[in-house]
Amino acid sequence: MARSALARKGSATRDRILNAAILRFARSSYESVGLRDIAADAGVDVAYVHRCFGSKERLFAESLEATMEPAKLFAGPPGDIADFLAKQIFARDGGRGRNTVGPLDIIIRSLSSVEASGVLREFTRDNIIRPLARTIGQKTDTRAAVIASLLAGIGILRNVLRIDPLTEVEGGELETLIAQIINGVLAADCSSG
Amino acid sequence: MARSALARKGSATRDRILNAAILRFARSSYESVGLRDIAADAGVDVAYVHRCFGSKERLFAESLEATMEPAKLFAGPPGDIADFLAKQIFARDGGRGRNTVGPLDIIIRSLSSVEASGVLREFTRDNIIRPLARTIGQKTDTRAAVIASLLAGIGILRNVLRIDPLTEVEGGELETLIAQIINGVLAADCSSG
DNA sequence: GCTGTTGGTCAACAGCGGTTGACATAAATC
DNA sequence: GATTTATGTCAACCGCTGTTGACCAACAGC
Repeated sequence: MARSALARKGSATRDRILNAAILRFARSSYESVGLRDIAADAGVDVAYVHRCFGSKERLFAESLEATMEPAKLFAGPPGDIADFLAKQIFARDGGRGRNTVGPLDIIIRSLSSVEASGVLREFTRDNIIRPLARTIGQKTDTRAAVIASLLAGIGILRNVLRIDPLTEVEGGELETLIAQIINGVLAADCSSG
Repeated sequence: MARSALARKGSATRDRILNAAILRFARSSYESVGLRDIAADAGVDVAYVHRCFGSKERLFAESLEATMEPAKLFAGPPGDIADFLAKQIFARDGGRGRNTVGPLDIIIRSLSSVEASGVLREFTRDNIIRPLARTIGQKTDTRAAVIASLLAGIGILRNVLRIDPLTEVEGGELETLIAQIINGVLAADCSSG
């Protein structure tokens, strides 16, 4: 029931708006993305975007969650977690009509945004650091946070600043190096100075 | 000559403006910092800030350069470069009246800013990646870029997002871990897959 | 067919942003 | 002392922002 033609149309436009928001937030920072841009992409009025999601912040949070799909991020076996994470930097999602958005894109674009930092802090802590710490089975979160920092840093220098040696494609020397570093962090001996 | 009372007063206010800009840019992202804020801090009119530095972008670039003092960043001997870099994350400059601004603060706050990325790209490439690559004597810039990414990532998660295990003070477990990682990157064998 | 709800638009608000040009004031030059 | 130069201000422009309330049209339930 309730899947009336009206309701179906409503959720369809909502999806269109969310999709447009994801694409925008994956390419520019929180402040730089305007609700009017998103509305235009989705073919609706600004007011409706606002009415649909309550506020820009909530639309951002939903976009973030939709791209990350947090549950699936750290589903791989702990053994090859390093390779898995190294691949995440290069991973892009071409499906669902939205043209190629990586799982870290949104988080990276707005990482230094003041207005978005509230949403991002919670999300990063709960959906990245903690699951990662659980996966690698460390008693402190420190190593997980350092690994997350490495991924974030590479993501920014690669995708936002477009620093040259980092703009390689998947599978190259860079990916190998990153995996090695992560393994090194996991194996590091912290007790000895 | 030319150090007339008028000229002296002029460059004094210019310094005051630059100082105010540094403090602002070290605490908020490029987009979030308004010229009116800076002007108010320095006790002058907005118009004069603009006339003094030409544009917001140029004021940002000057603030960046003043905080980083690029020449001194990689002056240490190549031997203990890892420890030196690990310390940079925690370093703060309390001198010159400006209350405690770290050398990486400005770059980190605006790292994902679209408008600032032009300035930041050039600066990062010329004043961080290349000198770092020169210091560690690698033929490719890849490792230098990865190390820079690590520093940037930690800086953001620590100072912007304020992720818990990263907010330690200098000299703790974290600093040791970072230095170990950097040493690992420098020693990594890239030829073997 | 009438009513209530839901999808969606329109226009406007109120505030902010960087930027600009005209103007005042004070010092330097001659 | 008059002219020029430089410091600094004032007010406004123009475009953008998220947000709001009034409004229209189409469908659902009775």
